[in-house]
Amino acid sequence: MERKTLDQREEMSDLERLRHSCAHVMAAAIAKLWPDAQFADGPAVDNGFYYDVELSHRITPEDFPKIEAEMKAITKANAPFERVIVSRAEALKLGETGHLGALADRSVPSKFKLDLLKDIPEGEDISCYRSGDFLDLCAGPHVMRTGNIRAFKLTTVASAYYKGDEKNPQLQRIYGTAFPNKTELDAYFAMLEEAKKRDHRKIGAEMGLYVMDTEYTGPGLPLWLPKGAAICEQLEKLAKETEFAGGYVLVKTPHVAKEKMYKTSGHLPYYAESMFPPMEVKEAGEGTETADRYYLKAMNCPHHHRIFAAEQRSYRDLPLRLAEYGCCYRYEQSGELFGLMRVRSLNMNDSHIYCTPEQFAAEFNAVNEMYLKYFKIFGLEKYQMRFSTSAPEGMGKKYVDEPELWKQTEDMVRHVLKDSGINYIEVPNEAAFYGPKIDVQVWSAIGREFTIATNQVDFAVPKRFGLTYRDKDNTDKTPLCIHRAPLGTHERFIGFLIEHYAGNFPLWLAPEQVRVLTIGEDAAVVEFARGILNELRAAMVRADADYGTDKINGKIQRAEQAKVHTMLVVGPRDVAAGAVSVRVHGKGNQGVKPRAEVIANILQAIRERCP
RNA sequence: GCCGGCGUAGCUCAAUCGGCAGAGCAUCUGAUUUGUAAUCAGAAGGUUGUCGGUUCAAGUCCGACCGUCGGCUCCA
Repeated sequence: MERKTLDQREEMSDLERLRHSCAHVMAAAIAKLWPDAQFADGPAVDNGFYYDVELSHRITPEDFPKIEAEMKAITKANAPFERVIVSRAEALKLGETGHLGALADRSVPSKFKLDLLKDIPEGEDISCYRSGDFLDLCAGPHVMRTGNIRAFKLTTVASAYYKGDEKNPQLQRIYGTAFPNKTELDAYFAMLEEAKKRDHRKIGAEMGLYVMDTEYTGPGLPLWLPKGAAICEQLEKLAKETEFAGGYVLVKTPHVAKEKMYKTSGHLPYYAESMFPPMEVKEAGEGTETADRYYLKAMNCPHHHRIFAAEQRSYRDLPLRLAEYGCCYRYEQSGELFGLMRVRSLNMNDSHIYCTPEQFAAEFNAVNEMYLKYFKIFGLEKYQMRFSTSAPEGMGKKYVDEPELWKQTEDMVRHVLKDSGINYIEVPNEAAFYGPKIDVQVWSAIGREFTIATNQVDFAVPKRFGLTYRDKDNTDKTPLCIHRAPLGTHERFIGFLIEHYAGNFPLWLAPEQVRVLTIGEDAAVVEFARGILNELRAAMVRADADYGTDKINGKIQRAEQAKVHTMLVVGPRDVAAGAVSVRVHGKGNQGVKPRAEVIANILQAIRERCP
């Protein structure tokens, strides 16, 4: 974990202060129940706090009431949080006697606290906080007294590696949350319950959008059902229209490639563990036998690079924008799979733009504008643009060893961002190995953060593939490449949209756009309904009809539950009038209108992609 | 991949201390001619995730595996 600077600590909000203080109270309660507890870090986080602890006893949610009761007693005692500045020698002694993160001296040292002590730079104050008998190494700040903590609750227990490193021991991480008062605490849990109802895994199953056939297809390999596939199709159509207008050209590439492809790109061996294992293919020949390894493609870029290389390129051909809805396969670790958000087969809204340095700013900016255009269509407002740059310590290891090029391209991107007035944060040491990137971060219903779109600069891989264009001065030059996926992947983007809309898709995206519901079984009514259905389908509207013998209430109930966007109710009265009664999902009865007008309105709303 | 929780009909969930595996919805069959959120009746549906163990007896206890959920690590 990054050490917070003094300034950042000063900025800690009242709520963070409260939560971090509550973490101390929880630690004190655990120390009382299990004196051998060894505490590591216990910060405030987005929705509460946690404390990492090593403990022989395996804490389960059944222990929570017991811990919470101890916490209650501590807050009731209302002891002050006292800040104690100690010398390094004193701190070491407290650690050696096991008194850091503990109620008293112990026979074993506070090993994690001693380790954390090493991270405090010489010359910086070493502060401890005492609340009642509990003493902890801590930078603070805290609330005044334990009694200031009035509303708290433990939520889950999980495991976490010490300092987030796989090689370190796993600790028990106990999560809790705290709020200024009980009303806000209750409201938070009510909100969580609501969020769970938006979970794309739940809605995806209810609406019949996709299934994970883990037994036959495999984990992380979704089967898109007709209704989910319909959404994929609409996204793809949107992307193709937008890209066509933006001067992109479509290409198509196979799902497998020889080992040489990924050796050249640099993905092998570094990316190998994220790829499906290779297939050995033997070709028997006349007295010879050749063997090749083929890999399922984990990304489209190498294929596109080879398309660039397939023809002679002049500066007059640039920028060249190759686009493809390419299906890639990544062998994500089993514990990382998460519904549609993290899968092993992914359809990327991919493109690679090859350009000269002079063209770069305009191209990069056009990509950003494309993002914003999409976000407007989807009414996406809560996102964070994240500009990831390199760091000197990673040069030649995590990043290709071209410090000058890094600086140049990072400056180029920074300028584009500043000039376009886009709001963003800059994060050092998070770039791709081939260049800086901009990711768009969003949050799932249950609060998990995801990259939904990405825009990356690549000044390294085209060189590895020997890509060149003939410039004005009659010399061969290597193009810059922009990798971009504004709609990310179908899987993640649709997972996100399900939660964003809570399954209530706008008309243009709704899996079932229209359902015609008949009243009675009168032949004239059914014929009238069928006429409307046929007209809608001829116009590519995803429409269906319910001619069954149920009462209209039953038909409406089922259509509403299926989240059908528009219901057209027709009965004998409507046949006579040449009209239909319109009902919109979640909005109720919209009244009777002439048939032609209703159909025209539907087609217009779809064409304009009304929100 | 690691730590922990969970796995009963298509779905949501019952089944007391280890003692005959059940309900609602959905499905199927029949009846019902219906105007804005559920018409009635009947039928069918299971090697309790898989494999092994303990026991007179296992959905229930133990172990391994598979899957999934919450995190960690990682990432579009």
